[in-house]
Amino acid sequence: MSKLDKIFDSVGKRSLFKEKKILQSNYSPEDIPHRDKQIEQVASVLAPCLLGEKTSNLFIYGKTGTGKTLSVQHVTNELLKRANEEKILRVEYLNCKLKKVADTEYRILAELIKKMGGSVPATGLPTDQVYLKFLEILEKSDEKLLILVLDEIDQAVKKISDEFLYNLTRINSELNNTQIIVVGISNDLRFLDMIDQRGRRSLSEEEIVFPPYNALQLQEILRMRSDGAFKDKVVSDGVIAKCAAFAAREHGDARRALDLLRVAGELAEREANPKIEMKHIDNANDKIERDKILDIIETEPKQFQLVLYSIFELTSKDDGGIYTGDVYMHYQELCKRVNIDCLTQRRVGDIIAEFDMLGIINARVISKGRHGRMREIKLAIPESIVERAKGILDGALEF
DNA sequence: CGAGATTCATGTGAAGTATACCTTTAGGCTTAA
DNA sequence: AAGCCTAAAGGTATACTTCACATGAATCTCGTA
Repeated sequence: MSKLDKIFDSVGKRSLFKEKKILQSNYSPEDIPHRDKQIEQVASVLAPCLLGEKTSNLFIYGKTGTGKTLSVQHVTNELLKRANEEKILRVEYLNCKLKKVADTEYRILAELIKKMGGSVPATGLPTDQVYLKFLEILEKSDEKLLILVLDEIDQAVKKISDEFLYNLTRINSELNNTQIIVVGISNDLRFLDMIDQRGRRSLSEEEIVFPPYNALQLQEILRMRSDGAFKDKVVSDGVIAKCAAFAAREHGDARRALDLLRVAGELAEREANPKIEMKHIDNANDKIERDKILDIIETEPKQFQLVLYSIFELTSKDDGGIYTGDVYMHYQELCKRVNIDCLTQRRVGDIIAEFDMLGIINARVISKGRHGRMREIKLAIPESIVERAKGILDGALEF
């Protein structure tokens, strides 16, 4: 038997998981604990769909990992089950945050059309043409109602404008056979302030707030899921408590807690440890954070990478705070070295703002009086990750 | 000494430009009756 | 004559640039105590 065979054979025996997918974030369990009230609310708002009536638009707030998406999916799935024979209902889910997929008005519509079975080119069409196409497809479809779930809608509105929401709700008046129900999901509780009166009136006819889970609730969730996901005696109570504590610190993010547990399991499995131990949780915490950031950095376009790289280098030199101007000068040198066209300072300023939004840096505008006004930039990621990130950028930029 | 004017370096908004891509249209070519 | 292909024309979204004005506290100015 070859070495590889041994490795392959041992995988099955050694595995700590029974059903790993239960811990994955897109898994939707039968029971959603501690969200009964919210689920009931969602359901009661959407229930008239079963009769083919257009219901109120729905607006859902809550921080990440508070079960918003899950609850909505749960309710819509049940609705679909009920409505199945009559084909009156259709549900489309779209995450507005996905870069390059759904972060502009045009792309959101294009993505919706694609999901409904049509196709639109990536560019070139006027936006109102795309609207028309969307209308057309809606009119052709058999279903009387379309429930449009727009996740992270605050991101979209921040980038586009609240016109978009208004347009969406206005579509209904131009439709004869079909009606749209918009379900907006927002992580930002201040989202309402951003949309104007007109959009507000038409969009948030109903609102539901999802509170964060507390540590006890998180524990219960983790316990339920881990029972199904892991084999017996892999996870101890202490481990679950620790996961919950970690996640509770992050404003009760259940998704985070589940990821933590899953990754910890993978780590333990990899070192052939039959139990998950405390250290695995710590390692998993690092790994998740690291992977998330590295993934962002890796997929960012070259110019963004260059800007980030110069921030890294300036930070490691550490001569007090670093400011937009410093970054831009350093960036220009880098451009020369790599032989890439330089962007203007205006644009680089915007790029820095985008990194701020992504949470990789903290940039706040300060005024140094006579010495002008600028952004003070600080890295928002731990030193260990910066080193890895620099490594990746070194490779990607081919110094 | 202190109120108000000045100043700096960039923030920020709006408008313009380049690029890549789309549809429409007209002309040229092929094909088949 | 009908059908098909191709290229040009006219149009758009997006990423970026250019232009112009806004900011806000350290610093300067100058009148006053």
